[in-house]
Amino acid sequence: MSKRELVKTYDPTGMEDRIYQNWLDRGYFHAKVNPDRKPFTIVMPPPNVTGQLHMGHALDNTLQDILIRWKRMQGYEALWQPGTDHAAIATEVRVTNMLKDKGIDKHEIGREKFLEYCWQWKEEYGSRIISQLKKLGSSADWERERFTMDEGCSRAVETVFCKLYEKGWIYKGSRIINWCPKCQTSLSDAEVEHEDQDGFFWHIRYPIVGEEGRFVEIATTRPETMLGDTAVAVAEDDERYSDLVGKMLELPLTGRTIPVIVDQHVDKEFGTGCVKITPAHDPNDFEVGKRHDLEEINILNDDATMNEKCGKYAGMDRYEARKAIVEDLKEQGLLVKVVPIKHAVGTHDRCHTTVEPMIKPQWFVKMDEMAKAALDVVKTDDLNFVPEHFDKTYIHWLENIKDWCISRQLWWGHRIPAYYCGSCGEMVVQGGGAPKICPKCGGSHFDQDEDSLDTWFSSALWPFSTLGWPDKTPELDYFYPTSVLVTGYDIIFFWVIRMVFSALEQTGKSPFRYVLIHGLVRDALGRKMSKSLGNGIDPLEIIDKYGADALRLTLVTGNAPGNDMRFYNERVENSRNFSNKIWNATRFILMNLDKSEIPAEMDLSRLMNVDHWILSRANRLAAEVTENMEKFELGIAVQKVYDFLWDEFCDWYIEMVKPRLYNDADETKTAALWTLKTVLIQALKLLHPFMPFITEELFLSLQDEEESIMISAWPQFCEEWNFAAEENEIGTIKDAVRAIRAVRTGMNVAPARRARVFVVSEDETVRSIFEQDKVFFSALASASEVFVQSGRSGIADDAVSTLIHNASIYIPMEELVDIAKEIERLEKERARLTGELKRSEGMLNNEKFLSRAPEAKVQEEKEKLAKYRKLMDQVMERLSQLKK
RNA sequence: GGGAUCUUAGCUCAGCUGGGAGAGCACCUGCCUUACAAGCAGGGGGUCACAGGUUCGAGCCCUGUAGGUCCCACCA
Repeated sequence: MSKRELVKTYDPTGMEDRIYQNWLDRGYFHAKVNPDRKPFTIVMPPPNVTGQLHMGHALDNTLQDILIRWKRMQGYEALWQPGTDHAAIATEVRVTNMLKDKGIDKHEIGREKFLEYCWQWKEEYGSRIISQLKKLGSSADWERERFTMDEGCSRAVETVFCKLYEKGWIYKGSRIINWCPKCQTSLSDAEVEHEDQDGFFWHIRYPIVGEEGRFVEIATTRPETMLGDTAVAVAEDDERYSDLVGKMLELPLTGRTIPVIVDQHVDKEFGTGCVKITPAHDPNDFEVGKRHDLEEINILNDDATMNEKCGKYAGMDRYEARKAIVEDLKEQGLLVKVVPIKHAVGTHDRCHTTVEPMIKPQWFVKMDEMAKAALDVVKTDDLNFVPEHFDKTYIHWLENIKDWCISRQLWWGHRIPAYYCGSCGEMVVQGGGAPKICPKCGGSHFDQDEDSLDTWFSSALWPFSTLGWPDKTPELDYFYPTSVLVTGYDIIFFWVIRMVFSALEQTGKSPFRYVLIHGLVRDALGRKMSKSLGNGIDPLEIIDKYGADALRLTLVTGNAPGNDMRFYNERVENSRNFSNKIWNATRFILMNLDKSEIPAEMDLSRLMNVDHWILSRANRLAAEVTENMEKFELGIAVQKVYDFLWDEFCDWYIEMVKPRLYNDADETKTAALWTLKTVLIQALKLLHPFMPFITEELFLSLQDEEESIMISAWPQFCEEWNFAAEENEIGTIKDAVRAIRAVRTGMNVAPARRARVFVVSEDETVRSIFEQDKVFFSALASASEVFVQSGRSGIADDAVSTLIHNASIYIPMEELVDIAKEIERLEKERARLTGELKRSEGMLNNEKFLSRAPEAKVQEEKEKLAKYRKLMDQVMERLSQLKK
């Protein structure tokens, strides 16, 4: 027997690391293919290698760890597959800046050297986020840690790329794409954010060729793009302009002429009804241009300065050029007016630079077929969002999806496996490196495509690439498809959707059955935590100060799936206080256990009614918590454990049982000790997924039979522990005690407001206790809930007696009773009971209710009705008594 | 423009098959009672945004209104 001594106040410092190391040493996190068990799998959303743990990670990983620990305790082979993401652009930007600080230019050192720096950076910082996740208590299988650019994942990427290419679902084409002039790369639609900005509508005249003094007026928010105009479009049925269609316009400042065309894109109600068409710099215009076979004139360099086609404006930044062009138009009298407007401007979600639509040769994934499959799967039971309504977001996005631009003009990432023959230019797409011989001309020199892949291309394969795909591994066979994906709603488009369609295409299965969506962690004022605002709260600081358990509890309590939450210290303090509470409860039990031996097995008939009560409560708690967990109601689940431990176990049971513990002669002492220990252990187990460290520490101090709580069995509801009658009995005694305490406080506080307690009891023993204290019995408003039905157990009576004694209730019978007041209250009670009776009778007379409600509910209602009737009788009796 | 979501105590939020309005913090009162003052006991405080509807019964379901938040969107 080596019961640990616990210090007086809970202090997580040092304890958590020690426990975590122990778990690691024992290999508890490692999951193996095990045909005797059912698998339960979660893939961790891979954090960026360069990342630092923030509250979003803390929440995301806490939720996953809760599910994993719970399922592991339930006997599943629970795999939490971890890893990191290379985060193409994020890392590339950081490494580039780091080099810049050293005075090194990325382009001067070249691709290979740059990548060396990237790998070095990855080696240096890649483990940081992992060790931070460990501080949180994450029980991921670190032996299986992966990286999106490791050998296996890279092979998966190449395989998928080639398969899709062969199917014709990946293609290279010159299309209009989003271009970030700062990062100098193309972007997918998902990476473009639309920000409302203040801007202007410039109304400009384009002279009609051959008709002196006649103009067409167009309006634009981006005047500089006029240099690339190749037409002006009007609506087909717009009579104002029907005579102009086919005529030529003089494009100011350029000396070019452009035609007036008709296109469906134009809304004649909007603006002037004339739209300048710039196929090379506007996605709509690009489409118009395709329909009318217009010339595409690119007027921009990659850094968004005007290019050589722009005459005097060449070399200017796009905004300088805008100013200059407006000035020149004004001088020429072609500027009609300038109207201020607010409009949505596309910006790069990373650097917030205004994105420029450009035509560039890029690689795309054809989306229509795969999107369709991904839509189908959510309509069946194969993919479920929690909360459910997020499937609408998912569906809406998929229904409007466009081809996915996957090429990036970056170096850090998976290079596109396309090779071009040095002699004839023939393109070969294949995995495993460059081809030896050109199939077309026999040439032997190949250059690989310079572009790399969107970082999400590799993360889209994460649920199966980490398990060994494209090989047929036992792990893949056993752990895939995964069980649950946990992620924030902000990442559904980027990641969830792409994982689903990739998995369906490559493996034929939905990558996970459930997607548990959580919200954002905001600051105390409800603002998004951000670097620029400086309002971020560092989870590691919270862990240092309050412990990882307190942080985890805070993140999961009082929050419904999918909802944002505010984070502030008072909430963490409360969590920490709860830790301290259970710490001390355990300490109390240990103090008492030290002095006596208790049997491992207990004959339940030797327990007192209070013991049965708390045992029964703990039993139902297990059932309820499990049910909530199964529905992913983690916040509700942990709230129930919290309430049980603090309120029922600590504030009631421990207090009720103290007289027995302090009396060595009491033969029921052992029963009390056994119950204390057993119930506490049960509650600790239910709490363990949420607060792994403290529960482990307390569990180990309470018993020597098991080596760790994290591999102990999850509690299940059992019939032997079910004591409904005792739950009822103690419940009513609690009510009685509470009422009596209220009287006491009422007397102390304001004697003038002296109250009385009326307890309805059919039981002589209980009645006598109350009567000794001159509390008399009747039915009355404030005490109508106090309905002591039984008091058969000696121990319950003892507890009541003790509590009442402590409550110091003295209400002398001689006290003059204010009959009038009492009658008034009785009348109120009668009214209330009348209402209750009506309600209850209404329900019981309702055929729908009788036929559809569960039997227990009906029974309960019948009991209620009987109770109300009885109370009503008593009220009426007392009333007539008083009125006499 | 389309869609989602929210409105419950002074504050932050739970309340998920319709039947008791709740928690934490804050506030008031009394307690350092030998597990815990990071605590104990008690208390005040809510027309569950508003208006209709369905129902024996609505915070919960339906319709509408108002206000907030978020997402999507090519209106030049």
